[in-house]
Amino acid sequence: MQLTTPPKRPLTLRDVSDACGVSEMTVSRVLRKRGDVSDATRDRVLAAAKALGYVPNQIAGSLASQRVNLVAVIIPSLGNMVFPEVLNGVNQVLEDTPLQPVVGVTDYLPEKEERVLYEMLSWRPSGVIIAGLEHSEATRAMLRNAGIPVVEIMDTDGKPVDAMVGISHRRAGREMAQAILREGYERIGFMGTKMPLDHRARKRFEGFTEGLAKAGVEIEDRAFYSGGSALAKGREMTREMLERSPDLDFLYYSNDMIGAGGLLHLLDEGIDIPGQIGLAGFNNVELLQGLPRQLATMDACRNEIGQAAARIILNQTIPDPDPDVPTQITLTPTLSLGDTLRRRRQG
Amino acid sequence: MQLTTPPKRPLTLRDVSDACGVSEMTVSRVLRKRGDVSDATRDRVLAAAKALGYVPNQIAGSLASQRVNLVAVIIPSLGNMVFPEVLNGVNQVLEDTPLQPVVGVTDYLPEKEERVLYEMLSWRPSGVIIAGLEHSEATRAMLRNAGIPVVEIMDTDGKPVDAMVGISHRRAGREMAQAILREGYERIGFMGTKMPLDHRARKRFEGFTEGLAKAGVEIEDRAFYSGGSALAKGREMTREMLERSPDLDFLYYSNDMIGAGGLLHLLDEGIDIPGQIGLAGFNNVELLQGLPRQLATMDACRNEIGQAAARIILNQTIPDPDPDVPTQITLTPTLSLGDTLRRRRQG
DNA sequence: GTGAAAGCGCTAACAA
DNA sequence: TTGTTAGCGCTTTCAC
Repeated sequence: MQLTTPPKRPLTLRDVSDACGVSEMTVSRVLRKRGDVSDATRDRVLAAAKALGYVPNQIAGSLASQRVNLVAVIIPSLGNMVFPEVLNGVNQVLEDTPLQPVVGVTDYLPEKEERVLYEMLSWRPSGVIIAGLEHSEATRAMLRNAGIPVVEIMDTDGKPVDAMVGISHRRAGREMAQAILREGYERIGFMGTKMPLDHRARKRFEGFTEGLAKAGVEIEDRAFYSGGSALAKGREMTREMLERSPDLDFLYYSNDMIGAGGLLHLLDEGIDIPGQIGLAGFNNVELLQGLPRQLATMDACRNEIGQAAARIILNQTIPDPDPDVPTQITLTPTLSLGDTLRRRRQG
Repeated sequence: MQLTTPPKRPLTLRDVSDACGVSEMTVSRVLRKRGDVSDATRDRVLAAAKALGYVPNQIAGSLASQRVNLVAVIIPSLGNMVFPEVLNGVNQVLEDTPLQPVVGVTDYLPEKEERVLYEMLSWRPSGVIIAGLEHSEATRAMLRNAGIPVVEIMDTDGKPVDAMVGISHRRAGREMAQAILREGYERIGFMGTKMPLDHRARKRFEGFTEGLAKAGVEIEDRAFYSGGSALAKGREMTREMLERSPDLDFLYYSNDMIGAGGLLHLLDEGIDIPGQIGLAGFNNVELLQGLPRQLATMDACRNEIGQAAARIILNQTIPDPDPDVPTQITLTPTLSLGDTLRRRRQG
């Protein structure tokens, strides 16, 4: 039931004040649950605000209080599965706090990252969570000068502007290499995204080749793609690679989706997995549970990263920050062997 | 190279004004590219702003100008694939405009929708794009009284508060029913999410049963799930359903992911698709291209919906809106038969 | 427990 | 082309 006709001009504190005969100041106090207000006045104010359908103006509030309860979260993409999970972690922690995440997407483009950060900073957020350690000089300067907590996430192979939460992708690649060699595979192919700008994928690849090199092994074939359905690409690239290099006994994919494509192709061909060819991906995407075989993979601690980052920001916005909350966190990804990296030893 | 030490207090227009000896007003004009400013002054201002690393304060700007270039986009989930694609559509259209989308997530909970909308409205955005036509009375009241353009998206089976862009899910369900019957299938099972709150899935289901009913056909078995990996759930539910009802000759899934799970299960069992059993899903998710068979499905025009919604908002924020931009748009989803709904006629 | 005054950093409107 | 003045709607601070 409408008590009044819909207002053309947004309502102000003043309107509520008029409606209930209480000063603006007191109305403000009631609405923010601050300071002491008698129950009677509080009830009158609340009733009036509700009846009018008053929605406070945060713009004015933030300007006056010099506080903005927004946390800028800047990520490369929403299509990647990885990032929505990070956001969930952030949300879980900020859920019952005054802080609110605001998401910006960069499409893996440094210039866009710069623009997005600039726009978000112009709202004077209480903190920034940003993916990756690699940024343009301008971006880094903005982060340094913002005067607010900054958490760089996902990756810990590098030097952060301020705080940092993630995993070492280099090490993840290296450990995967070791796991593969341990099982006796030695003719190894790699498939991944074209990654001039996906630094995490690049570091994994570098760690991987490094890990192989230590055992005197080199990648025998490699292929990169961009765009298109990852599953379809995985199929296609795998077919092509095996035509080119039929002797490969292991395929390492830079993510689970193309890995799954490869898996489906090999199953179609009736190839023995993991006997004849072993497979591994990266990310441990839940989405893929239910495939005919469980792909070997490594999880990237996505949710945990989001949570930890949010906690760091949160800690810095409260009256006296707990000095025990660490600001440089390296998480350890777990390797799942699944059904594609457990070779029955040959001999 | 830093020209100054990092400021502890954020810089103001005043600082730039002082630094270049030009009035605040003129600095403001330069930074907003408004009004006539001589090239000489502009260059001086720009140089000073850049050297200082000045980032304008939108909070103050918006309060003064009574304009906020934000568009609230309220969706149920980011994990659903569907919504990131809608967001992409929105982004594409707003990319080169002053408007900026801000995303809020409701987790399919009406109370959370209410909270999220309230918080977003408190930033006085220029428009709202919100998923669905079903909202709490309070939510609807806020939308009505906000005094800004509101576009309800995804669904057109109902009455919008203001503008609306989507498809008719009821009709989509009905058309799928017809397509299935046309191929001669008649013993039909349904699997979907528990959908007390997913109104689109519910409407599809209703349209579907309605479409069957017209031909005197009834669903023979049904099952609902919630949570977990959709692919795995699809496998499991399909197995269970076929144990229970071995005579089914068609399975309709409320989304492609569980449909894909079902598909994989049937292939494992060596069941002839689409001869013995036909399959269909919904959404036409690109992700799944590359499966052994292409699942019959219907696309939900996700990107287009985002684009159209953004255009409606955009049109209302410009000086004189084009009256020819329609505000109630019903898109037509296309049916893809794929490889799982093309039965060789039996007889 | 309540109210009055001042001002947050910017821009609209007007004056020069 | 440039500058001045007066707020935007709220909160801070201080007085009562």
